[in-house]
Amino acid sequence: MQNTISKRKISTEKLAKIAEIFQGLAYPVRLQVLELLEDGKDYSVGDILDKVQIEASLLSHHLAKMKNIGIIDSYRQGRNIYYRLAIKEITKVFDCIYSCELKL
Amino acid sequence: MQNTISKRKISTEKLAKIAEIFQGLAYPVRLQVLELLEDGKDYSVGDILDKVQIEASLLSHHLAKMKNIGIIDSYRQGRNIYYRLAIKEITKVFDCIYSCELKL
DNA sequence: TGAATATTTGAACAATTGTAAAATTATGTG
DNA sequence: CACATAATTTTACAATTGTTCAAATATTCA
Repeated sequence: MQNTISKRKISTEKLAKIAEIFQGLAYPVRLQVLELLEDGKDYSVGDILDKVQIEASLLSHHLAKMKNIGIIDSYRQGRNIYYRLAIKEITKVFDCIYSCELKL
Repeated sequence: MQNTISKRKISTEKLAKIAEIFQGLAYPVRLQVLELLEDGKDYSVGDILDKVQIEASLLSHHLAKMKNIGIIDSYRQGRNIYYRLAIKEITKVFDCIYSCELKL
């Protein structure tokens, strides 16, 4: 196991998928949503709106994008639609960013 | 130190900065460039071009964007311009993504 | 000086994202 | 059950960002 030079050679498809995930996370409001969802609970759009300062319509677009990418997931219950994390591992990325955030 | 509920409450500015970094990483070709640069060495645009399959001009735009964000850094030597990592910690994010990539 | 090499810049077109208003789905009430 | 209200999404257009291609800049070498 060599240390200094770690040529990973990630496949083209993986790189595309990873880039897509990053794209999916690349907005402050989406990070806020993930901060909320990472406790594993489900939150309605209204719940989320209480935490973030943006218009309902724009939030809906952001949620739809994250859902398409596969980061989150949703279901309807009554007149509410609930969202939850679809990729649990995503919080690891977040942990990582958080642990080195002071240097950013 | 509570475990199940980890409300980090990252500041708005940090969230913006993190989102910007993610945005800076959200392209397959940029990830390829980072894969190359993470050994800590400096690479000329020509060196990078040998590794990635895109047009010089487009690569230049991508490099400029990453440089503006502060992810990479450059200097000229003769007719070449060399790029290198500006945020060493960025490879941690990459490590993290890599370690959980199988599940993505 | 001028040809060749390395890289960036700028402008035009394409794609993506944001905004605001209208549409959809579900519930509750007289 | 028709209607008002609430929750969320959809649509259409404006604004921003990415891509391509041609031209420009900087450096070296003959």
